[in-house]
This record gives sequence, C-alpha cells and structure tokens, in this order.
Amino acid sequence: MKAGKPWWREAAPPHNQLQYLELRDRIAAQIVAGVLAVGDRLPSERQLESGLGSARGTVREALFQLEAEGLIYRRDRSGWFVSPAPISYDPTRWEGFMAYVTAQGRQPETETLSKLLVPATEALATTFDVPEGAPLYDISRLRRIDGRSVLVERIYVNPALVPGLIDHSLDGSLTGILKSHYGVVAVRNRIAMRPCAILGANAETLRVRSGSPGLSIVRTSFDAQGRVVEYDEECWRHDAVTISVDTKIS
Amino acid sequence: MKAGKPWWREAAPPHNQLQYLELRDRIAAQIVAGVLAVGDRLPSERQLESGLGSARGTVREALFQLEAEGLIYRRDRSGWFVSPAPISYDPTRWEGFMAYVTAQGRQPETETLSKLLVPATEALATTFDVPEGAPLYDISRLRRIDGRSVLVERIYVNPALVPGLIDHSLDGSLTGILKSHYGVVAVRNRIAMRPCAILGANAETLRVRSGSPGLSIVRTSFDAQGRVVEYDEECWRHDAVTISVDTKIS
DNA sequence: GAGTGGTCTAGACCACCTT
DNA sequence: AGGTGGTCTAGACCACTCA
Repeated sequence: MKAGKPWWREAAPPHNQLQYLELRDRIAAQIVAGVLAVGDRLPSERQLESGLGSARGTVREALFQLEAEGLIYRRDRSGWFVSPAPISYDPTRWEGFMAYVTAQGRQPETETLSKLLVPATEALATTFDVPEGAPLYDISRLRRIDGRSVLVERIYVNPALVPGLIDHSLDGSLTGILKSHYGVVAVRNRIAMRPCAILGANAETLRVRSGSPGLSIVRTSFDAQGRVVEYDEECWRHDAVTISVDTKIS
Repeated sequence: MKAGKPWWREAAPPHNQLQYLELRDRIAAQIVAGVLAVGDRLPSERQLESGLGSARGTVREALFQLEAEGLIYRRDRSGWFVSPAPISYDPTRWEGFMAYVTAQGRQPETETLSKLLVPATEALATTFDVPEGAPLYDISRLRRIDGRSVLVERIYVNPALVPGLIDHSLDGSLTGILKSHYGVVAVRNRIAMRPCAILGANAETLRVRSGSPGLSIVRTSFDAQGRVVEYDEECWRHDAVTISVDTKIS
C-alpha cells in the first residue's frame, strides 16, 4: 500500500483490505449498531482524515460508498448525516403520497413548484390520445418526508376530464381532489421504473449534487373508460424509497 | 478555477460550468448522437486527460456520472464501454428470464453457481411457513444478457412441493421446470424493490466494483393454495434493467 | 469568519487485462 | 510487456452554510 513518497508511516494495510472499504465498513457497523443514530451528523471529512492518517480523497470514497448503500446522505456543504429509513411505496395503488407516508408514521409535505396550461407535445398527445397541441395541465411538485426533500414530480392531466383543476391548491393530495371534486378514479396503472441519475433542475430542487443516484418512476393512470387521467414522472432520491407491489398473476 | 499552483495554463473555465460536467455532457452527446455506439470502448482515461488538460481525477468524475446515468460501464481494469439498452422486466408476471430476454431480441444465459439443501433460518421458516431448520433448496445463479453479467440471484424453494428439483439442470428456465415437471405455477407475486449497492460476493460474481449501484428485487411467489412456491432475491446491475408493471387497481 | 463539503491538481504505485 | 483502470497522497482554492 502507501502510494507515492511517504517513507515514514509504515504498518502497511493488508493487501486484501482497502482503506476505503475498511472505513466504510467501520462506519456502517457504527450505524447498524446504533452508535450513530438516524439524523446524526458524521464527523467532518477532515476529522475522519486525520483520525485515520488517510488522505481526504480516500475518506470521501468511503463516504460515497455508504451513500450508495443508502446509509448516509449529504446536506450540501453542510455535512454527512445518517439516512432515515426508506418509505414503502406501492405505485400500483391509487392512494396518494400524503396517505401512505402518514400511514407509515412519517410527516409528508408537498410544495407546488408550478402549475401551467401547456400544449401537448407529440409524445404527450399520444399518451393522452388528444391532438398535438391540445391543452394539458402541467404540474410540478416537490415532496418532503420529515422535512427532507425526497422527490420531484411532473404531472400532466387532461383538463377535459378535470376542468379548473389548476385553481385548487395542489399542496395536498391530488388524488383526493380528483376523487372528491371530479369523481375521477383510476382503475388501472401502467408503471415504468428504473435507477437513474438525478440531473440538472431536478438535482437543484432536491438539493443534491447533479449525477446523484435516483429512482425514476413513470406512472400512467387510466379510468374505467380507458382514458388517461394522469401521467406522472417522479424522480426520487435513491435512498428514500422501497417499492413494494403485490399482484395477482393474470 | 485552477486550484493549486499552475500559474501557466490560463483560459479559466466559466465559473458556472464545471469541468467534469462539461466532459460528461460532451461524451453523453456523442453517445446519444451515435458517434460512440453501443459496446464501443471509450478513449482511455489518460487519453481523455491529456486531450483536455484536466487531471485524471476530474476525468474519472465525469465517467462516474455517465456510469450513474447508465450510459457507460466498466470492465474491470480493461476499459469503459457504452452500455447496451436495458432489458424491460415485469416481475409481476410468471414468465422466466430466458423467455422475456429472448422476446426482446437479446441473448439470455444462465449459470448455476451452487445448489444446496439447507436448513431454514428463522426468516425463511416464516416466509415458507415451515418449522425452523426444515430443509430448503438454496440455488444461486448468475445471469447474462448478450454475454454481460447482469444479475445474481438466490432462490429458495420448498422441496416438499418440488422433490428432486435440484437434480435437474438449472442452467435454463426454473419457471419452465416448475411448471412442466411439477405442475407448479404461481398465481400471486409479492415484490419489493429498491436501489442498492452491490457488495462483497455479489460484486465479485458480477465483476463490478464493490459499492457499485444496483437494483435489489425480492420476489415471493404463491400458488393457488397460498403456499410459497419460490422466494427469490435478485441483485441487478443498475443499468441493465427497466421495471415495467401494468396492474388493475383493486 | 470559521468550518463544511465540492472541485481540482499532479504526481505515485498497484493489480490486473490484453496482446 | 505495455496499457488499463483502481487506489492513494498531499496539497490547493472555491462556494456555501452556520453560528
């Protein structure tokens, strides 16, 4: 081990255990054992560095690994913290974020970033089966759990089904408004999910570094007549969610 | 810009565009435009470094971001390559890997790593509703698509339902064997999914770096009598798969 | 203003893959 | 044997947060 010049400082690590893996596993053990509790701040990178005699880059590598595991997260330029437990989410149910987060004893919060009437692009027109350029509601929201931003979503809705939707406050349950004000309920969901990187505007609103790992969920909801009632693109922090689905096989 | 000493080499980058983001976006554009095709090898890190005048660490940061996006992947100590398209997977269907990969025009491959009879741990005993210590088949497999290792799985099956299962070759479709030899089919699936880090043994078999991003899928399959026919833990490369589910809402 | 993480440099040695 | 990525060092300056 020991790359470069340092002739002093011996006691080379065993060749089969890398420094950053050792540090990673040590911190992980502390978290699992509860020495570091959920929400706790980790020692600063420079403290860890000096306590180890490693370079800061090596310390950071260990932290990145723990971040990938979902054990810790960073608040930009503020520090590293132990991650809260992920929320369990079943995207096949027609049940809002506010409902299932609350049901798990956590505190949901929704902030509407924008609500607009926009012309349908070609792709959206196909999805909604409307002419290209037809008006659609375009809603962006940021959602938090226990104060931590966990997802940004972009929802499109057909105003023909829910006229005036945009005039309601959307800082709560959209599902609730659709049902109670318009009698609209979905009977079928089509979902696509994949690990992704959080980029650009999404990264800024979630206040994570561009390129952080995330989970992309795209949901298309249909009503009993087969019409698309909602098209929703969600971008989650990767450590905030566990997907669970229970289905009969057709 | 320009940290540290270098007094020569000016033309500082604009403060609002970081070097690694610029390089990331440049390479991404080349991939999207098809200049770099699927399977192509990227220039080596040292070539990119000298072509840019950046340090190697900066180049690597750009590559990591592209890896997180799923655009490129590494073959250990061999190079960086443009990723193939992800496979689409519907874990709610009772349809084997071999079937859906082939249906998408790709070449599936399965390698059995081990097959054992093991005593049920407490957790497994609960899952299968058998006494703790009862015998269970424990099957580990590695699966490839077009020659690239994409997932390792660990399957547990109750021998009471499928005696002698282990004596078959499992390098093909397990689903097929269950159905044709034992008449066992699942009618219900319970699935949990979450982004994860690929660690330890899984990382070694997939030949990825420990800590690489992955997708964990745990599936419990039930037959018409409500018995657990299969309990399966899958660990996927994060860039190899897109989950798609289509369900009626109950 | 002190402290934090974020970016960057310019080297080095290593294990492993490729030819 | 030569080239690749993997790990590591020891610095630096920056943008930002927090008290």
